[in-house]
Amino acid sequence: MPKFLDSLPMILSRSLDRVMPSYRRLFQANDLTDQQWRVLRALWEKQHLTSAQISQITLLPPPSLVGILDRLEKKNLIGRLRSTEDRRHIHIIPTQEGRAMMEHMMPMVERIHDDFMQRVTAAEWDEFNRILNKLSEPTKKRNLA
Amino acid sequence: MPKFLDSLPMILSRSLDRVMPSYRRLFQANDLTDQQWRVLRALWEKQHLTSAQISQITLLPPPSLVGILDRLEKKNLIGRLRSTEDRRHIHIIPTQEGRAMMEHMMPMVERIHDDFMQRVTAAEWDEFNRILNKLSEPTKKRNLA
DNA sequence: TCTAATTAGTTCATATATGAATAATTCATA
DNA sequence: TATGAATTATTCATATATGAACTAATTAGA
Repeated sequence: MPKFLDSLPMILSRSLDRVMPSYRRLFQANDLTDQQWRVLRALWEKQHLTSAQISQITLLPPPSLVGILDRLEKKNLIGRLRSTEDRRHIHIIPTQEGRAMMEHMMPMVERIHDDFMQRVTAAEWDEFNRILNKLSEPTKKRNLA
Repeated sequence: MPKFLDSLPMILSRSLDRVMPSYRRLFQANDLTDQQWRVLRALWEKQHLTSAQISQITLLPPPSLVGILDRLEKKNLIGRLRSTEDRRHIHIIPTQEGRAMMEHMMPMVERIHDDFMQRVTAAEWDEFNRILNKLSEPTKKRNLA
């Protein structure tokens, strides 16, 4: 009989609850929410992404993303630009101010990440990822009747 | 340079996103949210708990819990009972209907859990928990100046 | 015994999650 | 080429998360 606290969702949730505060302190010091930072972080790698791409990368659901982008835009950290080729797409682009914030924060974010990584060996990290993937990888969609 | 997608928060979030739908289908079939089920599940082990205890067990923040308990009460699945010894405490107790729902759902919830467990060996599961704990266990609170 | 500190539950303001639905646009194809 | 299907971003209603503040009740200590 599997104990509630040892179920996969609870284990993952508890770990997230323990990991996030380290990051959140930094985000709050820069007046950002977790999700707002995720969007900026996604734009660090590629300078222009559509909302759908950001949603996929950040795991933020599209309806949430609308408001998150609204607030980032209001803070003048990103801009929306409707595509001319396909007018359904909207490109999200960091502003000067947005890029400056990213450059300011990235070293500290990486520092936090490194601190967590130092808790385990490289082999342990690989093994952890391998097992977690086995546990959670999506199955082939079954043909439901 | 750690890739955003391979950071600890994103890995855990992605796994949660992949695991939850299996459970959520069952919850929705019974007109429950994830969080509402968590509360009932906590009451499965102990028949009466205070709000604070439920918050600790379920990881649900107290302000959220207020509304969640309100809705469970409105559905007649739980009852609130103010303690007579310490009138600050409020005991949460499942109703007949609440217990019936728990008994109805528990086997299916355990079935879903078992299905996930079957994806890895017992040794892998132990190793996974060991490493995840190393990664996320709280540190002794440092004496900040 | 009286007051300051604690505690449990709650409220408040704001931000995000979830699922359904919608408007504008583009695509597929008969 | 007209028309239905698919796509993108969005809106809507409801539920939850987050941090600050607040109330009532209890406890600690001078």
